[in-house]
Amino acid sequence: MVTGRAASPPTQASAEDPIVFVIDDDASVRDALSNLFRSVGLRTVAFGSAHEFLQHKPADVPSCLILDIRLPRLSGLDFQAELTKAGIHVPIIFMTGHGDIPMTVRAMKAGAVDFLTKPFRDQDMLDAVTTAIERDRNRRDKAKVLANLRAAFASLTPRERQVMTLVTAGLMNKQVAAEIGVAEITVKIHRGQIMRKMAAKSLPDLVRMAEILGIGRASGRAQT
Amino acid sequence: MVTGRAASPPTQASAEDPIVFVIDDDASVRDALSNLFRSVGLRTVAFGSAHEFLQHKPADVPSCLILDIRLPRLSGLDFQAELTKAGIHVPIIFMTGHGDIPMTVRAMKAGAVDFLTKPFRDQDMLDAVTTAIERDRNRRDKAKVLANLRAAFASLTPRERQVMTLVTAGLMNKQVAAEIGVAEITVKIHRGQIMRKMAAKSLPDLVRMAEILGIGRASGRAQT
DNA sequence: GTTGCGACTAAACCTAAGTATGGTCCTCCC
DNA sequence: GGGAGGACCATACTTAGGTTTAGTCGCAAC
Repeated sequence: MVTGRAASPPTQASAEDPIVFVIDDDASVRDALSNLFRSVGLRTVAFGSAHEFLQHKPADVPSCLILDIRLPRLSGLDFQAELTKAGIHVPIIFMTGHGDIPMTVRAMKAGAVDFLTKPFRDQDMLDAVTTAIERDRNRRDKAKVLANLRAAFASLTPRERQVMTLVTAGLMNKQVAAEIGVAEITVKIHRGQIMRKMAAKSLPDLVRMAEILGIGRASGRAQT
Repeated sequence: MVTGRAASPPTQASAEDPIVFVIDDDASVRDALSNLFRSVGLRTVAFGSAHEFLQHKPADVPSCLILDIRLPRLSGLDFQAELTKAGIHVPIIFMTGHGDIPMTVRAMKAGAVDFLTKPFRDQDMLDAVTTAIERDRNRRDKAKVLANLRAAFASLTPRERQVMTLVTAGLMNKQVAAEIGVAEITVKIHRGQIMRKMAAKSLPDLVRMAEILGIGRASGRAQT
């Protein structure tokens, strides 16, 4: 396992610096890539197999994965599927010496960032990594927001969740009250509680949260 | 140019039936594909060149395009780029006899649905077409909604657009009034007008429209 | 030169939303 | 058996949202 970092300014590795993971059974490839990434100031961690990568604790920073299609035990494509199934959505850049088109299509369909044929130009790899990191940064930001919203939504009581659904669907308090069979004042109280628990500053704010949470489409009951 | 359709029930071509466009300079390929699609009840229109396709009036139904990478004058890849640049976003399925991986990657990155190597199995082509049509149906639905919203938004006066931005951002009438330097009653009047013109049934409704229109992010002024 | 429209405002009025305060009823848990 | 918490409701009150009517001002098109 090789770890590299830019030496130019003696900065210590920040928690927000992205990491590039490399998996290849050929040590010379690992070293070459590590050197390449180090030369542009990217933290790099290399592994000889998919198994080793999985042992490593998942990094909590934007990252991407450079993978050879032909891995020792598991094929790169299958590994990609495994990761997806396991809910690990790190962007993947494939390398291959003798890949074919169906492989490429499968990888790209499954969300790969790029598929480089060896030998490739350093710049192509760096471009792909830049894209991949940016994509991961985006994905992580969205996931963070979503997780926070889900936690807040989970802190609501069942009744509050129901009221939130109806209110964000555009119903007036009295309509919500009629719908669920309670007094209007009760809806108002629930509503105030919802705004506090969700930390919504305004109704539009709450509506946007509901949108992100996908409320009123698949869950609960559909309103007309 | 070959046009086919399922003969089983003597149904006439409905405006909502999807169309498969085929572009290939080899007549036998065109015929084979037309027969294949006709056998499953898909309307098909085939062309010998990209130029002929462009002469044809764009169909106003869900559709997709089957394209050979190696086209007479223009390469399939370049043609894909042309279409994208021209704002034509029909899903493309590529076929190739001797394609390579960089071509495949480029096509997939540019949004191609699939990239089939000849000879391919009929079922693979049909699956790709199904996916492509479904994707186009989705895209068209979204585009339609967006176009309607944009038209409604364009019917607003500049002031109304400004008020809509601030209101959907969560500001109260009095805050909007202070922000733009008018009386609160004026904001209320604008607001009522906005609801009518946008055909919004409720504030949450209007907020969702603003979200789709991307209001409050890139356009106008950013609120704090 | 007047007609139309966008922007603005006031007064009067009504409905909707939101916030206490205070209290009942029930259930689950220690 | 005594909390704790969820759901419910009433009264009273304040603020926010929204309409109608009626009118001023400026500008551009006919």
